[in-house]
Amino acid sequence: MVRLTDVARAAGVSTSTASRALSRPTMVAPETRERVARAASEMGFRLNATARALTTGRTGLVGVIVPTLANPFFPPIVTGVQQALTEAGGNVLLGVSDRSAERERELATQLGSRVDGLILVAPVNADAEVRGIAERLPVVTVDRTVPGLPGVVVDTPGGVRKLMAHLLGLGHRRIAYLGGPPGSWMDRQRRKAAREAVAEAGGELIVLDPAPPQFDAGLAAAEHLVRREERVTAVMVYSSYVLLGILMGLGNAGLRVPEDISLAASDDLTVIGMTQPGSTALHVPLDEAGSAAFRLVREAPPAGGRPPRVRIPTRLVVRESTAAPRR
Amino acid sequence: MVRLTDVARAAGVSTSTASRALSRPTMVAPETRERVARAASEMGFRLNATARALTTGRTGLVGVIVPTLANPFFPPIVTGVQQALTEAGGNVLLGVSDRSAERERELATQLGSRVDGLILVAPVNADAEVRGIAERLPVVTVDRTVPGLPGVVVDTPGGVRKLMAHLLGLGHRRIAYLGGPPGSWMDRQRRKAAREAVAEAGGELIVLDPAPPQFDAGLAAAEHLVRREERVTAVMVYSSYVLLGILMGLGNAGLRVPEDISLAASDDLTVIGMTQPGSTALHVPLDEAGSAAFRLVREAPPAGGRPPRVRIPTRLVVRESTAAPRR
DNA sequence: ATGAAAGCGCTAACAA
DNA sequence: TTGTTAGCGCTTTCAT
Repeated sequence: MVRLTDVARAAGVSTSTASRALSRPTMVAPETRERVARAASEMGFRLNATARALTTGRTGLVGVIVPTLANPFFPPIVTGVQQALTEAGGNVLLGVSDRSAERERELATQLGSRVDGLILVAPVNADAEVRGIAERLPVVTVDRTVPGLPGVVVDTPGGVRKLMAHLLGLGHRRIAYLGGPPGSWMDRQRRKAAREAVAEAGGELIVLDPAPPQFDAGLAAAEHLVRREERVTAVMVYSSYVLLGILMGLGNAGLRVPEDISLAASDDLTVIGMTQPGSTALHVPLDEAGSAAFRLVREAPPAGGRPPRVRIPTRLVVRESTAAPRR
Repeated sequence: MVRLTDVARAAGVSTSTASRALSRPTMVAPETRERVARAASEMGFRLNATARALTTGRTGLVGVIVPTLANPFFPPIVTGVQQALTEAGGNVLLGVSDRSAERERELATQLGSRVDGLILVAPVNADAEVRGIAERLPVVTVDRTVPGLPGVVVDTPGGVRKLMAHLLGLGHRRIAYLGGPPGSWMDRQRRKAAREAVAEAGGELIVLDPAPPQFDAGLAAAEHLVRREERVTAVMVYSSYVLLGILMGLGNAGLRVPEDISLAASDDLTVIGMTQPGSTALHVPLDEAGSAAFRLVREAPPAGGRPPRVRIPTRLVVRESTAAPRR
């Protein structure tokens, strides 16, 4: 292995000069800098990141702990962090907790000593534990807020409002809402938003039983919709997986979208833009959530005051699955 | 920050004894070990991974470079590496190359000095460049082989053969094959496997134009299938996205699966198991590919001989979308 | 079984 | 602008 010392000797300068030439070029005479650079490249030298980290106290790494990578919600967040981090020359140290609180804590302590900050995505630990982690190093949460800590959340309730406004604007008054995941806090937020929006416009929101975010739940929901006495003219679904199932289920039952019924989803995580007809949905910029989180960890730790919070807005993308109701 | 020295002092031993007590417990008297452990936990001490890495020369990190996380093929591989690594107490340092050869090289050198080994997933650089990277540290490729380097590949051609055998066994003789991605090496391998399998059984393989791995390509393919003069009785599709599109397209056209036509896919990356009917497909154990890759990087660098290669078999999962043809 | 001492490769005062 | 000198926090001979 080629060390900085070797390069320095080859260039006929001291180690510190070589160090400066490589890490703080402006502090060194152009001619010297050039000589060091040449020696370094000739010898195939690379600064040892570990040694650097030890002296500077900064590793250039950010830890990202996610519950899983199997849910398409999470990879884009990681990608977002990585993108923002790349511009700063850093890298992502990844942890997958598998939704285990213990594993999450383990990962946090393991990664803790090798990163400059930690991004906890949808952490499963209790507030107190998460705050405990944050005592050792800068921590930012994503898709969840923890009192006292900086956080990034995606504004899906706001998105639901936009979606409802769109449907109401088209003339729909009887709108079904298929929420989920069953029992989740987010589900309640979204349902509340939907109910308010529809009530304000004098419409009626039919709240269906919440469903798991799966294709077959959509198939079942479609059957239910078809069988209902009082037809709704539009359906809003919280998951694009479920929407896909509904789309197929309605097709099997001979109902046409959007002629017979309008359909919209509150995320675009699946192939939803390419369905036939293309599905109206909220675009959820998860990569932005990731890069926002990075910016927050990088910032100086909040000096006791209110921790910064970032709310990522969603964007309504209208496609062919929504239209005015038939009269 | 609490250092090992602080713990040692609190426990009334030397730094080296404290170090041993924590890292090589058997080298220390049980009573001493206990005292150090107690002091450490009382003071909330954690060994500093960076300092450790500097002295031992091993970081406990493995770099994983993927083209993207947006394609569902890649996250499971990362998860597989992480799982295997977890048992060894290590972590994953992630890089996303965005399919840029230059970025991939940058990442490789950046990560190179902070990891014990590098796993390159579907690298885009030329063989020579990849080998160059491997001169500095252990490198394993996944989903591609590079002469001279250890590698892990998924045996999809073998899977295609299994799938074809299944269809032929059901009695199908006119089978359509919808391949892709257009022009890819893998596509040729799979097509070859399909053709051979069908030919051996005296059947006829109708090769459709290769399609991109997208939902709407499936819709288009469904239309084409419906319009064909000579109906095929079964279709094999290389991508589960495309299969989803076909399923919906056939449904729209009033064709029933599997009564009118059997359908099978050569991967199970999407919600394919939950469709209605459930779709016969190959299970592709990408997490196993990831953990196999980890085992290969961890092994001693191959001493000049043939580099180890691991071929991950796929598994045929028969569901309701395939049945005997109507006669 | 324990301690003293010498680094790992680099950066950062402090001088010159 | 450059060099000298201490470390960063830990592990590891080498003694004892």
